[in-house]
Amino acid sequence: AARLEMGSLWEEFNRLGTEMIVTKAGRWVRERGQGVLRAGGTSFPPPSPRRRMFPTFQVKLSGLDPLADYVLLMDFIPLDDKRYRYAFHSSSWLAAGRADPAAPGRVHFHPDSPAKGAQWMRQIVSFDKLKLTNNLLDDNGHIILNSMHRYQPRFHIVFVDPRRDSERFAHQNFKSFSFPETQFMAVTAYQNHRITQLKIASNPFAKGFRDCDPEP
Amino acid sequence: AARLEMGSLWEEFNRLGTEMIVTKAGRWVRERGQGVLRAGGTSFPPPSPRRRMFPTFQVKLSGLDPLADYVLLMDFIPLDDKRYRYAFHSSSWLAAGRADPAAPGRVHFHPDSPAKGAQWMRQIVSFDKLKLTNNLLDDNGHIILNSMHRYQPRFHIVFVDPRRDSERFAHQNFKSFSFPETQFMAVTAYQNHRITQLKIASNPFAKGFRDCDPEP
DNA sequence: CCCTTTTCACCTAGGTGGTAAGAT
DNA sequence: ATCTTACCACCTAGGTGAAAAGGG
Repeated sequence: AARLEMGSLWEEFNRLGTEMIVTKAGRWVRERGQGVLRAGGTSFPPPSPRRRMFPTFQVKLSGLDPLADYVLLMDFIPLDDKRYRYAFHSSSWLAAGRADPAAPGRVHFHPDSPAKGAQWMRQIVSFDKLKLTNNLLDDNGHIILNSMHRYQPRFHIVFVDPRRDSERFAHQNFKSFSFPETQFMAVTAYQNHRITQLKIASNPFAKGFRDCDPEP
Repeated sequence: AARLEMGSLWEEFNRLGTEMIVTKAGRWVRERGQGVLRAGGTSFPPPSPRRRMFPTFQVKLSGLDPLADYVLLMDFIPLDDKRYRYAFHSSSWLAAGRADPAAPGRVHFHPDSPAKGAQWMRQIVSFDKLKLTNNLLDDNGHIILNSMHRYQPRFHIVFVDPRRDSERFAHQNFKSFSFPETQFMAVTAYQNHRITQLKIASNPFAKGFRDCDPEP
C-alpha cells in the first residue's frame, strides 16, 4: 500500500487549482564576480535544473516484501484532451481548444531504485529529484509536459522478478497509484495569485517573498 | 582493479604530510535573523556534520562482474603505535609517546551499496559522504579517529555472494586496497601552515581564504 | 604550553517567485 | 493578448579555515 504524504497541503493546493511551473532553459552559471555564461558553452559541470514539483510527491509504503527488490517510478498522464487558458477577470480556467500534440511520454525512476522492500518502507519515499520541463527536445531525461495542460501524476511499484527471462515489467508485478489531489496544471508562469501566495507561504525556498511571520 | 583519483593532489599533500581535521561538535543552527541554537536542542532536522576528508577519497574501478552485486566500504588503520606532536620551530612531527587507547573500529559503507558492478564502473566512485570525528561516543556512525595519530585509509570491495548461507564477508569475496599516498595525521587544527595553504588553494569551499587569482 | 572547542565570515550549490523584456 | 525567457534578490543547506576562547 502507499499513503500520500502532506495530503492536507496537496488538498489545499488542489482546492485552488494546483499549478506547476515548467521551464525550458538550462542553468546559467555566473563566473567569479562578472558576467553570466551559459552552462555547456563552458567546461562547467553538466547543468540540468529544470523545475521541481511543489509540493514534492512523497509516499509512505507498507506491505512490501522486506527482502524483495522493487523499482519505484512516476509518470504523468494527461487528464483530458484540452488546452486551457486562465481568465483573470473570473479567476478561473477555461478550455481553449484541443490539446497540443502529446509530449514524449517519459517516466522518472526513483534514483534509489532498485532497493529492498525493507529499505523503501523504512522512511518516507520522496521524489524530490524529479524535474519538469516543457522542452520537447530535452535530453536530460526530465519529465516533458505541455504548458497549459492538465496532468495526473502516477506512482508505480515494480516488483523485480528474480527469475531470468521473466517478462520484463509483467503486468502482475506492477502496482499503480493515482492520488486525485495531486492533479495540476502545467504553466510557465503562475496564473492564479492565490496559488502563488500558497507556494510562497509553504515552500521554504520562497521565504524571501514572505510578508509576515512564519507559523510555528 | 581500483585506481586512485586525484593522485597528483594526494601526492602533493603527502609530500608535506597530509593532515585531516577531526571534530567533535555537532552542527550549529542559526534561527531567522537572531541568535545561534545548538541543533538537537531544538526540533531541527538531525545534525551530523563532522569533518569530511580533503582531498576526497575517489577511485575508478574496473574488472568487476557487471551483473554481480558489490558492497564498497572504507576503514582506517593506525599506521603505528605512536602519538605525535608538531614542532613548530623545526616544522616537523615528533613522536610523543605511545598511542592513546584505540578508538572504536568503524567502517564506512558507500551509501550506494549494494550495486551492480556495471554501475560502480560507470563513473568515479566518491566517498564524499564520509565524515571523521574524534568523539569516542559518536552515535552517528562516523569514523572515529584519535587526534595526533597517523592513519592509513583502506578501500574494500566485497562481492555479494548470491548463495544463501554463504559465509558472510568470506575472505575470498574481499578485495582490499591501500594507497600509501593517502596516509594522514588526524588533527583538531592544522599544524603545518603549508598544509593549510594547500587546502585553501585546492578546496573549492575554502575560496574565501584565497589571496590571489584562481588557476585556470 | 599544547591541544581542543566555539563562533564567525565567506564560500559552493542550487531552489524560490518577481520583473522586465522578448517572442509568437 | 498570451506565453516564454533572462536575470535577479533572497532564500535553504552545508563545507571552509581564521580567530578567539576554553581546558588540562
